[in-house]
Amino acid sequence: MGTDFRLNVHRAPLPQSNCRNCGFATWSLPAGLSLREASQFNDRIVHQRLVRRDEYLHHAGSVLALLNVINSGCLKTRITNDGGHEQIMGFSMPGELVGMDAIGAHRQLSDTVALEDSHLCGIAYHDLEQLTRDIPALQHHLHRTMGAEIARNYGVMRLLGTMRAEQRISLFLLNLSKRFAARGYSDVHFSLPMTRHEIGNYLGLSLETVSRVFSRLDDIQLIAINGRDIEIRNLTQLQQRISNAQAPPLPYRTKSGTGNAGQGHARFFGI
Amino acid sequence: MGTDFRLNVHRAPLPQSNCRNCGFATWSLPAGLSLREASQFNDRIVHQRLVRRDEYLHHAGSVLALLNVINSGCLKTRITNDGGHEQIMGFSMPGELVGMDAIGAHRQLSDTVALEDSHLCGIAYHDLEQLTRDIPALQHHLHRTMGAEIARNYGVMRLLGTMRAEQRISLFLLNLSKRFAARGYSDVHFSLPMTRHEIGNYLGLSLETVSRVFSRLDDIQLIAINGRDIEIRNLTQLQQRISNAQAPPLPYRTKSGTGNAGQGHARFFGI
DNA sequence: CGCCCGCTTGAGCCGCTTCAATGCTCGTGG
DNA sequence: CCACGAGCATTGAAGCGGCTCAAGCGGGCG
Repeated sequence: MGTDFRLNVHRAPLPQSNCRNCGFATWSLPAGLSLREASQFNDRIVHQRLVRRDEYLHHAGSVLALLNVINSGCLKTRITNDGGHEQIMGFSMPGELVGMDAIGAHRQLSDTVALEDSHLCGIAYHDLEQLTRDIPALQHHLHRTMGAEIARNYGVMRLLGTMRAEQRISLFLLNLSKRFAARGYSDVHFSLPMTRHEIGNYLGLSLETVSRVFSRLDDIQLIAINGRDIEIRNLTQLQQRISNAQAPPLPYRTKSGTGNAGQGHARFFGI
Repeated sequence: MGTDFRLNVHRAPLPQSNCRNCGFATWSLPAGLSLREASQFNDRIVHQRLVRRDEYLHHAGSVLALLNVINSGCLKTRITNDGGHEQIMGFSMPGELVGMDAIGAHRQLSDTVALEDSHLCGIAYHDLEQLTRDIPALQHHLHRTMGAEIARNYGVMRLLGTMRAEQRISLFLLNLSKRFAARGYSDVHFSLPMTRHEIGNYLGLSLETVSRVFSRLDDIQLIAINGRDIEIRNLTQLQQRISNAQAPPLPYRTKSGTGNAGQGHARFFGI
């Protein structure tokens, strides 16, 4: 129970550098760099920084210095407005690039905070820009990464703009599932690195709604949840629920149960 | 209506350069290119394509060929999910780059449709990538532009995640105001290029809510609106309303008016 | 002219938030 | 060792903000 991201041991100790499991190795893998290029790239990387739980990787407003990649751990990216109201823009996992929101104005737009002790590697943005000029494959990959971030944003915007609470949460869970799977972990059984409050904030919902939807999804056997520990018991049905905009929303458990979820075979079994 | 893919006639034999008001000139201005670089860049630009109202610049799923810049007109970028439900991701105005969402996967994520007859110039993404290697200032500027898009996305996510209807619409109007001003038009008097339905879709609201909020903002003299024609009568107060999360929502006009907007000096003058 | 589309406005409803109470777990210190 | 408090999670009850459904209006265009 609790957070138990472990050090990433699923990646082979590539002879990439002195830094074992350097997240940049993962990140740059799809770029297909030559050995020479990889070493050139590697020379500029600042290896291993530890950011402890609740500590900041950087604050909103700070000047863009390094782009970071996560080696292990998990971070959240968050914006706080004048009124002190927060909005979490995303959660980052190992192998993902952090800090791209600063590229536009050369200042961080957002606070980035570790959800658990996290190791990162960094590269000076200036260096990276220079490298990309010498290494077309790297340039292309950086563009792809930034493009992918834009694509991710579009997904969140669609989620926030059109989806009901249940769909948002189902989509969120499936997204986590995929990302865990991509890192060699189980796609159906994992531990949530963030609180209900953080999930709700990210999804534009109150923490109570998150909790309630989890409970309902548990009731209808799509998931089994216990605190942070979650098991997805029916991936495909969970997926189906996302596009089902017309599907009646989950019946919240009330004194007098008011019918089932309308999915036919997905109904209450308990009281 | 219906699909109206047209032949790609944008490589029309228009005079390849000396395109008056080429949007790329505007776009690349901040890059500070030398004359030589500017001409090098200009050589690759495909000048002048016309996209008529309701026609597509490109469809979701199509392969990334050109990045476009708007010379004149206005476009919307939109995603349609499996269920046929749409979400507008943004509106684009002259001088803005269109199509960056395709850079991640080399396919357009979104449909891009003209709100009015629009002229565009394009550059093959491949060419642009190549150019940026030779022209550091251009590379830097492309990165900035993509970073700015990410920043814009964050703004929309915050809007959709945390703001009330009135705040969303106020922010939307102020955003339009700034963009018109930046193009030499009045920042307080302009014509909305899109329908209520499109505004609502973009902001995660129903068209009725958009219409109602417009009416209420009109009632309290912050704006004067008549169809698409809008005048902002108090920019600063409109701005203040955005951060005021606690401000009671607009009192919808009902048979028995139920008090004022709580802003103190922003109250009804009518019945 | 008549139709369709965009816009406004009303009325009622519902999904989610808010407020509130309770339980659980874990870390800290007596 | 256990008492205690803080933070997280669950659940209930009530209210409300925005959606849906519905009707009517005006203007542009075939």
